[in-house]
Amino acid sequence: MERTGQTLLTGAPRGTRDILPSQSGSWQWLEHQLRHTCRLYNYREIRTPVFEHTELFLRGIGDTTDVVSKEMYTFNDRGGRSLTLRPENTAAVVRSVVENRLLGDLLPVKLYYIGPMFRYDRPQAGRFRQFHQFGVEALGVDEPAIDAEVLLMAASLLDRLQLSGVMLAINTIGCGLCRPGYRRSLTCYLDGCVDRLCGDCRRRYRTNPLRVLDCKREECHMVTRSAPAITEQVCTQCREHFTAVLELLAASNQAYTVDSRLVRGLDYYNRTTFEFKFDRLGAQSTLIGGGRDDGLVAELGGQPTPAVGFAAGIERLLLAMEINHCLPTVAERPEVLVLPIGRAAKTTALTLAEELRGRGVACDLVFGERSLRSQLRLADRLGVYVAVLIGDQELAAGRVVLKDMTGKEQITLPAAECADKIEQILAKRSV
RNA sequence: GUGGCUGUGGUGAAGUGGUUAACACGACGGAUUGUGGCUCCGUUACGCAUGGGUUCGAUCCCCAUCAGUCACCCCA
Repeated sequence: MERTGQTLLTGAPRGTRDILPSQSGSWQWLEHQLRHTCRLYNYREIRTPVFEHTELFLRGIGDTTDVVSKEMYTFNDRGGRSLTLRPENTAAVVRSVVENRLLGDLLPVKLYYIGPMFRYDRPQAGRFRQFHQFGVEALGVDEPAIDAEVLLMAASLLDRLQLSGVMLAINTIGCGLCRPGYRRSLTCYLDGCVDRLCGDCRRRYRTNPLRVLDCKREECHMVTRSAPAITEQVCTQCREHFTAVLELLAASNQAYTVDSRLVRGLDYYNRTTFEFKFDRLGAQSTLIGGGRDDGLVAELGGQPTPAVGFAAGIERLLLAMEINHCLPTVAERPEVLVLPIGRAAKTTALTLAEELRGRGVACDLVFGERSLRSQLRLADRLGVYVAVLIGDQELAAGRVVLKDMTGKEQITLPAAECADKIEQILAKRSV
């Protein structure tokens, strides 16, 4: 219970991490790729609050799901409202769509989001308490083509990130009309072999028998191997929808595996469900997960509206790219460093740096009393192209020294011409 | 919520129940006074996660806590 002050002050909360300067470049790069893909597919960004009324998640995600029943950060604010840090963003997006009447004539409404989510889980490889998701939601269209487009978008995203070795597993879990029937027949089947199931499954085959299908334990796998497959038992409409989606994927040369065991843990899913998996990630191998959630809009008080979407884990994408050695290292560095030699040069150095920045040159200057040698070492470490040396001699003569850090040459010129010359040098570099 | 493994300086990482806790990298400073990337030299641990306990004495033994890690579970 008691934690030392030191731990409290110097340790980030469990399951959270700082994104340090050495890593933020990768994050920005990835975010750029995500946004660009959204642009290509005509998805527009929506930003919703990081906390919502707890009720939203209870209704939207389902109060019996693990996410809601044991993983939420819920608290009361000073006004007595029960609020919850969002564990995912689909419910909030739909809430906003309904609240702001975004569903007009122009359908589908295609939205994307990116930001932090919160789940009180035990931290593990690829799993954090604060993590980040990128996701899309297309609302208002029922036809299989939009399922396929969403799938293809996810695939092209992975492709853009050069993530090879990702497998797409797809399934249909039926709709509100046919799933209950399947559920019954599955329960019925499982009734006959409860004693062969693992402890967890014995418990949940009553509450949510579908979950037994994706249990990892061998004994359960054996039992469900000959269980009725949902793909065989969904209603005609669902079956046709599913085969249409598969045909569209095939027509686009998108590889996939139908996995009739694939089940999603959030209540709002129906019909098409899918996962993009990367097996070298460890236990948390799902990079992207999604599917249809046709009932959600109505559940949250809107007109019945079909919807499809997916969510991707940013940390997992980054982790996978690292494992795959395809994560670009983007280190931003200044182009120019100004070196004041001695106190007297400080003013001139600062003024010059400002002038360069005003011209759009990324520029830094050295602070503190450092020897010329150490200042040059600094310039070298920073990887700047040009160092500007300003010492007493230069000051007296109204000149500065420009040193090309990529070679050995240096020139002395009037301070007034310095900025022009630097622009020339940099322009030559970028050609 | 359950289980396994781990916890030494900015990082990687040796080490022993008993005076000054290796080494490497990094960082900082210097190698004749104003010049980098190589080289050389020097400096760099409120003392070995925190709190208890065992002991004449613990960083090394025991317990608890916290944290990290992996797996279960769950999911992105």
